[in-house]
Amino acid sequence: MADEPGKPVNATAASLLGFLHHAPMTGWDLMQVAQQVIGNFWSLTPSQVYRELAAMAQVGLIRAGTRGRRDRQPYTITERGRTAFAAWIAQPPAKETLRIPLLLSVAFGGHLEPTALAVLLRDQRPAHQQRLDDYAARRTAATEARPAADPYALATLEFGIRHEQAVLDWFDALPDLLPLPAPDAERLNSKD
Amino acid sequence: MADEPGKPVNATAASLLGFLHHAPMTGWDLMQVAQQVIGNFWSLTPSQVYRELAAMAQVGLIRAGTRGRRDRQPYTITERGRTAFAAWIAQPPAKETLRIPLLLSVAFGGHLEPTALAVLLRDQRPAHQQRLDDYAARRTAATEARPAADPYALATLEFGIRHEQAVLDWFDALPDLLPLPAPDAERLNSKD
DNA sequence: TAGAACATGTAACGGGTTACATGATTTG
DNA sequence: CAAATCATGTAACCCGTTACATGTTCTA
Repeated sequence: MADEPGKPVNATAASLLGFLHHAPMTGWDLMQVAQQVIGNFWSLTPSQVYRELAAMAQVGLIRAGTRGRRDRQPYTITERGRTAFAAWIAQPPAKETLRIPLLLSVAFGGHLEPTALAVLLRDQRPAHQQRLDDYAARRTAATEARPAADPYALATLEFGIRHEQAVLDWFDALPDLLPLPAPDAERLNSKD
Repeated sequence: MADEPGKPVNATAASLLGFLHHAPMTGWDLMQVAQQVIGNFWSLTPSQVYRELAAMAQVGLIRAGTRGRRDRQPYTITERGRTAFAAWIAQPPAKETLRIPLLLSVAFGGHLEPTALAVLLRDQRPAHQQRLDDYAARRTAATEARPAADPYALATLEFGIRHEQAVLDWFDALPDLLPLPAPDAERLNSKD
């Protein structure tokens, strides 16, 4: 409760504070919003959300409200929470961390049968196509919205679109780069 | 030392095993190679490398050799190590995790002064340009190499190039997406 | 009214990050 | 020979993940 600075919040906690600027929300609400708004470049799990909320309430960055139906526990951001958020966003962004297991599989692809690698790639591609389609649909919805959608969210959506498009282009370029068997529907079919 | 399967290795440890297939290496060597070959999509620190090596030696996946100069400690992969690696790479790749603090800054850009956001973006872009240039140079070197470079490494390099190119394109599209001040060399100059 | 989906958490583990310590070798 | 860099590691912390437990509301 003192006026001391307190230790800086981590990016995940700061994001929750960011969302709580708009309105009090429960862990569940925050999970949904975060998934939608930053989920494409910032993974987080329900466990994390609940733990960060408990920790932040403990140090007074947020305040728990009265429980509603289904034990829904709403949290409100405090002045100290706003201060902590402001301190966080004023910092230059940390360096990014990418961890893409698919690329490890490709990097060590020499240890796989060419057919196994081809199957693996064939299986992974649709998820990226799906994501790109989702992003594109959301962009369309956002640009047509009245009143206009949040431009900052739109900018991150734009990133997702370009990223997934790059991934798909890369998938399609792979046959020219790797020693893969000629794509043969029979042989690549997992049911054969 | 028993013949039991043992628990599966994690992706970071498996990658080290992958590199050790070629030749015995020290922690330092592995750090350099990993940085070069998978560093662009799989971050890892020296601490991790040394810890994983110690753990893998403990369970017999690798064997420590005799120390050389500067206490360099080489490790050799064992048969059990090869088995563990094979089991790892046979699995379908896990889902990717991206954590891009820059995008959090953009997503919450409404909490920053437009000028502050513009400065931040201006400061972040060059690092990506630099990376793209590095990748492109390495691709050139690799395609001209005799004998031909590892196609699998080339494929992951190609991913890096396309990813960074997409990031740069996104940077350049941002002025049309966000309420930023008109780029004015005087005002954006950090020295003013 | 039974089962599915909703909603909130806790506990434990694994692993990534940071900070620190130490000695060896090279370079000015 | 002093400083910089190379090289190896340890320890502690933080945080992300996974597994599990529990009660609630909706829907077939």
